[in-house]
Amino acid sequence: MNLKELKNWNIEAEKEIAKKWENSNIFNFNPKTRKKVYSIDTPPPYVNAPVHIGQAITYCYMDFFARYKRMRGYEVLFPLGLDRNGLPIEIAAEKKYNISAFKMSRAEFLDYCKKLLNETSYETKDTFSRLGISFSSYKEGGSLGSVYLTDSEEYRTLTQKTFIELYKKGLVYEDMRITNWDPKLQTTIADSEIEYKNLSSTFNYVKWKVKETNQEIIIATTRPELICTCGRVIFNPKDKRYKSLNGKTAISPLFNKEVPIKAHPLASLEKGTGLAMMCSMGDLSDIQFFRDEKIKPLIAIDICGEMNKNAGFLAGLKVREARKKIIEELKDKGLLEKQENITHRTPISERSGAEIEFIEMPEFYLKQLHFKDLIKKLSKKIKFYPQTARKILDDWIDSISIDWPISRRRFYSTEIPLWYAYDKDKKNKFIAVPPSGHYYKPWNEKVPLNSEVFKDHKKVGQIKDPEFKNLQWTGELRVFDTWMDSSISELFIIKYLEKEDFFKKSYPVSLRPQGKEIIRTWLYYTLLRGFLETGKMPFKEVWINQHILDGKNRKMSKSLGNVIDPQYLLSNYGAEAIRFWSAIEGDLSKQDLSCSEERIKAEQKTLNKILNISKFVMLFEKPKKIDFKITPLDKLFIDYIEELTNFSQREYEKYNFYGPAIKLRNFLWDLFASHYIEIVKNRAYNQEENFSEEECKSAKYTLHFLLERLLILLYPIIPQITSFILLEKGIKVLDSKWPVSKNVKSNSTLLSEIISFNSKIWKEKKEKGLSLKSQISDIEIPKKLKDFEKDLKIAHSLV
RNA sequence: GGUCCCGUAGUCUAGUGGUUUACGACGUCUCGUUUACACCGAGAAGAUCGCAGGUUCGAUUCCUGCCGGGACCACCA
Repeated sequence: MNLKELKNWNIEAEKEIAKKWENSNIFNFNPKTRKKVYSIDTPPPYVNAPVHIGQAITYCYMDFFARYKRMRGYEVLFPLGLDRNGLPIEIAAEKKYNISAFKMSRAEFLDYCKKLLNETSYETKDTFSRLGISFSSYKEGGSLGSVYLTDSEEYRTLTQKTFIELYKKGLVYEDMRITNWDPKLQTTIADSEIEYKNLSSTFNYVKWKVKETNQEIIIATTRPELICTCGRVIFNPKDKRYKSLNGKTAISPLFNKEVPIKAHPLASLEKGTGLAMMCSMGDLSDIQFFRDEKIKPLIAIDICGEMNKNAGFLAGLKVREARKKIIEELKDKGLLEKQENITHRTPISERSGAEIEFIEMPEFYLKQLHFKDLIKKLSKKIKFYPQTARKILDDWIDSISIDWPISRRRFYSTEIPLWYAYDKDKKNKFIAVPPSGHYYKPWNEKVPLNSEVFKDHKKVGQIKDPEFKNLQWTGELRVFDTWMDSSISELFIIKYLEKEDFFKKSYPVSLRPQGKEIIRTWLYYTLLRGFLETGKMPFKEVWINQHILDGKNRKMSKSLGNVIDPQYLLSNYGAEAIRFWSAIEGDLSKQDLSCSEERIKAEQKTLNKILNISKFVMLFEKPKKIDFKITPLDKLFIDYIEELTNFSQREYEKYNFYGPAIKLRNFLWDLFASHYIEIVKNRAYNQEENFSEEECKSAKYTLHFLLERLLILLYPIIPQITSFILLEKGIKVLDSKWPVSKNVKSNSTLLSEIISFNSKIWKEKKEKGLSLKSQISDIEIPKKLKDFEKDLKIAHSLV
């Protein structure tokens, strides 16, 4: 393939280049480098679904950054991670093989998950390769910059390693607490995994009694089945109606339990009757209330979502059935005054869609409350692009009110590496903590003999000690929240605890690029974990991207059927069109991008324009030496692109590729092609020898100079076409440095003067029905343009 | 409910720390082969710059309110 034969920039040409890059090692990371390291902690996409157009575009942006930084002289660490952990895989396996994790052995279920993962195609990698993403490598392996899998032994070992150390430092503890329980997946989930939906429900006005006065009070509730767990009846301190009730005792209907009545600002004057029953598991605010008021919660729902013995006559029923039953019962006994239909914001598990229940379970917690102020303070050192994204993080940190529950009762995730045993009379519980450095599966492995034994967070000996050796050790069954793995991605890619020298040199990582919707999870948790490991913040800069929307500005979703497949765009319009479009359409860190096929298609034209200009310029030989004077016209355009170089550099440094892309595009179409080339054509050909040899050389030199510079400035955005053309010109842009530009200011008045002069002539010729070549008389060249008189006269055949 | 962002031609966007014809792209229409390019060139139509009010000599730009869209957070017993 060469430039002359290429009529249009096309997909076949791209494929050839992309394939070459994928299989080469030109972007490999050199650990022995003397250059400064620039590292990108990329967000690993899930492998069980094809790459979404949003991911595809954000990776294009990361590639802009990586290629630019290479030109700026950095050794760039730009690894591809593939996420294979956690619930999405389990859910996909259950669906695909029509199985349930709870109806087979654990080993069997994990085999199904692995089977699914093995069958997962490598479409992900292929999409990235076709887009021309310059990952350090496309091969899996252990070296710096290789493709990594989040379920690999190495990765899981690091997760366990960090956990073991945190455990020994006393930063992890197990506690019996009310947690967010997903009854469908049968696991605890974190606050950040809850979403809210407005569901319709019924507000039931229930009759209670006051013990002291025997008067009747009405309390409205959406969860009558929880009356048995009510720990407090509250009313607003400003509510005059109930002032007399303060300190008295309410008697619950059907259960006849005594519940204190107190004023509390959480109660609203307008809602229901103004009296509220606080139950130990109604919703998150109830949990908060019980924590704050130090009331011992009473649990009435078990882990399967069934009522337990605390619920008296409701025991054994599912929550919904219990609700129905108690309403009937209340009606029968005349204890239900009325019912109202309302919509209720209901907490839903993000993963399964099940309604969250609040259940007391023993779970592991990682301490975070102690550190949140410090993390907030330290995070000020991180530069945010855009700056406004920092607020999302700050708001989230402010709202954290409990430690991070890190254990999950699921399967395809990193195992919690602990074993337990009791002494003979079952009085003492011992915990075995293995030495860090291996990947442990406690559910399937015997306790390692070199483990340390802890009791109440204190080390009491070793497994080999005679008192512990013969105890019955059982392995932990729970796994980690997958954010425990994800939150050390930056540590993993720079070989934390593995290549200490390199790690020290490379921490903090240069850039974390990610979506704004996972600021409170991935970003926050990474800051926490990085801080706990190193005492420092893990990133220098964070780049937050917005969303890719469909052409009608709607969020893409499967249910709307408006999802755009990057493979479809690739095979129809090609990578370079997509990349250029995504740069010129807007700044993804500042606004959502609306994905329009029409406009992507339109950028194919720009690519062809570049191709054709290059073909034209390369008709002329580039002067080897500058042994001629550059004409004023040529200087004018050279100054312009020098200024553009400065501008692009300044903006690229701020991760703004939009501003430069637009300006470079305009230069290409509206200055270079339409005006410079049109004027200078004659001088470059110089067939009639109207110009001196020196003037002709100046034109040829300038044509090449402008083209080369334009291509180099565009290279980070559209690397395939630019590197291809530059190579034909003998320039290896992949190894090239960013151009050092002269700090000049171009004369924009003069430039626009030229543009309007040209337009004037073209218009006049058209009006007179003349062809553009034909001569025209009585045109006066403006004084300002006197320097360019000869060029203009000959270009327009002025006589 | 709190905090914040946005509203410019059919579509997408720039912009103005105040005032002449409001930048550009896609699309539409007209005309045209011009020694790189018809995936081209020249040109045209298309916007009361969300609505209302205020400040001002003057507002798309500043202020207030409203309407519409979006994001995040909190909360609804």
